[in-house]
Amino acid sequence: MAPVTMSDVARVAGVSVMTVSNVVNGRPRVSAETRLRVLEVVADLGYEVNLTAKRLRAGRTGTVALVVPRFDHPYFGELAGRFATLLGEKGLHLAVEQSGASREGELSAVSHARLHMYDGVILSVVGLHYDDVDRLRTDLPIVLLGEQVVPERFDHVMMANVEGARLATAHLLERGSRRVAMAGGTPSGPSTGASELRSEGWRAAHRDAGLEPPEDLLVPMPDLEAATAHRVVAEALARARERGALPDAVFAVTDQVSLGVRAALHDAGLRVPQDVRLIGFDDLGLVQHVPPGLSSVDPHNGWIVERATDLLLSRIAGSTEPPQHLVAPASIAARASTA
Amino acid sequence: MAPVTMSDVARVAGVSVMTVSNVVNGRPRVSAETRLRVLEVVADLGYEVNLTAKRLRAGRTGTVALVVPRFDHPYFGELAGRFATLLGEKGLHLAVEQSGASREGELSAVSHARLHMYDGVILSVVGLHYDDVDRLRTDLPIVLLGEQVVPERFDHVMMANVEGARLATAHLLERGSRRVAMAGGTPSGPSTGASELRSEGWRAAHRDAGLEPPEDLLVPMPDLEAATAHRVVAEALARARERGALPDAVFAVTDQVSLGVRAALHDAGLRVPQDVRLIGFDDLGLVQHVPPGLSSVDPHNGWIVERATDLLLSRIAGSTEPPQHLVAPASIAARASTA
DNA sequence: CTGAAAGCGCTAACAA
DNA sequence: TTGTTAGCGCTTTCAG
Repeated sequence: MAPVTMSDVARVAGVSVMTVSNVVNGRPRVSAETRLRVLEVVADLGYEVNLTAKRLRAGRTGTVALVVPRFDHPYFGELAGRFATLLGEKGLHLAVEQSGASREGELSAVSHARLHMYDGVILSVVGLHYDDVDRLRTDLPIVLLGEQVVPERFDHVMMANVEGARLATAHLLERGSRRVAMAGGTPSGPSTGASELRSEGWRAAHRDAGLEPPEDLLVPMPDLEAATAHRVVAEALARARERGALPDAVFAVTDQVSLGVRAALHDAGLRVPQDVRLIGFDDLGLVQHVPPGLSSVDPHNGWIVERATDLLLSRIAGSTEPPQHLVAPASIAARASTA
Repeated sequence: MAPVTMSDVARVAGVSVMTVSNVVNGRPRVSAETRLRVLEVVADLGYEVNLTAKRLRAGRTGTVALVVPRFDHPYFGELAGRFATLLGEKGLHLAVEQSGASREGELSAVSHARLHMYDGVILSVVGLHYDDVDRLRTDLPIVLLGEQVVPERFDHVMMANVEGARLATAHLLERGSRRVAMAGGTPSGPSTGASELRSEGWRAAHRDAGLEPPEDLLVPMPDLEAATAHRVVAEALARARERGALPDAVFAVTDQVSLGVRAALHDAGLRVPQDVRLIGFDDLGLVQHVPPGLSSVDPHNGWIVERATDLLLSRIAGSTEPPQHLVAPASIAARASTA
């Protein structure tokens, strides 16, 4: 039951460990017959390399981590899938880590010791404070993903939050909507997160159209879960209806929220798009299958993943270019919900 | 930029590496002043343990892997989130690995070398062949998740596939549906996967009700993606409509499929539940927000995760109990789609 | 083509 | 209380 090591193989095959190493790693200078004999013993004994030892020796782990706030959000699932595929093609291995909703979990996930296990880290900074990020070791290649304002010294790939939100809102206004609510929107303030930035885009689109942003149509939320959106929007609709001031369109800050909004509209007997148009943000694969087909802002995740991977790999390879701060393009995926 | 090691700290602090190790790991027998001096140097130099070395030495990694077929399926995201939380409470770290859709990817994910990095593995066997599983090393604690028939020697936690499907179908029949289609169902055959087992449950419910299972209402699918279900069911509905033989209910083999079915029904102008009742399987968090609220079989993921974690931890702790084969309870989460 | 020596960074065991 | 020795399993380097 004790693991079989190289020296076990070496002993049985009557060669040195080094020769076993050479055979196992397919290095050239080994005679065909020695190679054959070693491989036979390897198969016999069921030898397998000890990656930990290999890593200690190599000083590299061959693994990259993606740290996301939560495993159970489809957005991060899609992102992780893309990273895994791309990194796999480059011969690297992806481990996904959850930083958790709690601040504690986030700090532990980005703790130096844990990051030390990896050759590089792609870190989604949602929910991290500037100082937490600033405290990260700089001798480890790190690429930041997300919307926070982050220290200059890091490579950073972000979504076109303002522009995407502006496009979505303009899309609604162009189609004749005049009371465009924003689910998950926030009152004007310091632009720290996605909600704030996207709210800015919502305002910009109104101004572009010569309209005053209707701040009373911002519907803030404690979090961006579908269930929360469902509940909060249901309440907001009830109040609006009492006042006879229903919106004729909703821009949801994320597709998760859009889902909740869709449910609340359904419960309220409002048809999409006839009574209320609806558009979300993220273009999750599933929203096209939610009746009647939900429009969304496509944040070009493919682009984001490719750029982040390129940046990380070039850092791992030792690049000392000045840090890059990239913004992905955004476009509208128009579906029946905004027809 | 070269990483700071214990001996760096030791040299600067004027003590031995062992003392540094003792301080860093909070071991008792160190004088207060030595401890203080060492900690100061640690902070100064920005020393951090090298987990790889620690692991090589310890022979354990403190990390458990969850291997799932895909990152981008909400079901696995939910599962991973639960495991991460539970294992975190027990002081273990979870790394999630994607085995990929391809057989190649699956084999590489369960390759011995890769599993070697972990103290234990929770492996979702969807898509793996019996032989692949049988080839897994036995000197590593492994808990299998999923529906396959697997070698006896492994601990195995599975869903109540047959029973859950039977409950779902009975739920529809009880409400008066008489033409209950099964989206993603498969003709009778060897019960190897979830589709087959759930189709058996669908048959059992019919027989229990004294009905002949209407095999012509099985709608097979090449995969269980929402998009595939959307397309395949749309075609099936068109054909059924021509024949004047529409179903009055659909049991979808998974919630992903249920989503696609919902979309196809919508496109076909069929109302849920008035024209067609609909129920899925998995009880993903999001289905309650898909109009009109989709019923589903709750597979009790919490139970599954707890049992799997318990089994794994006791194996890691050295338990030599005979392997367990557990089946989770199942129940119906009834919502408006089957009202 | 093959092997011996050294050491990656850490800690258990023993010595002082 | 602190230090020394040895070695986890592997690979780089250099010698044969």
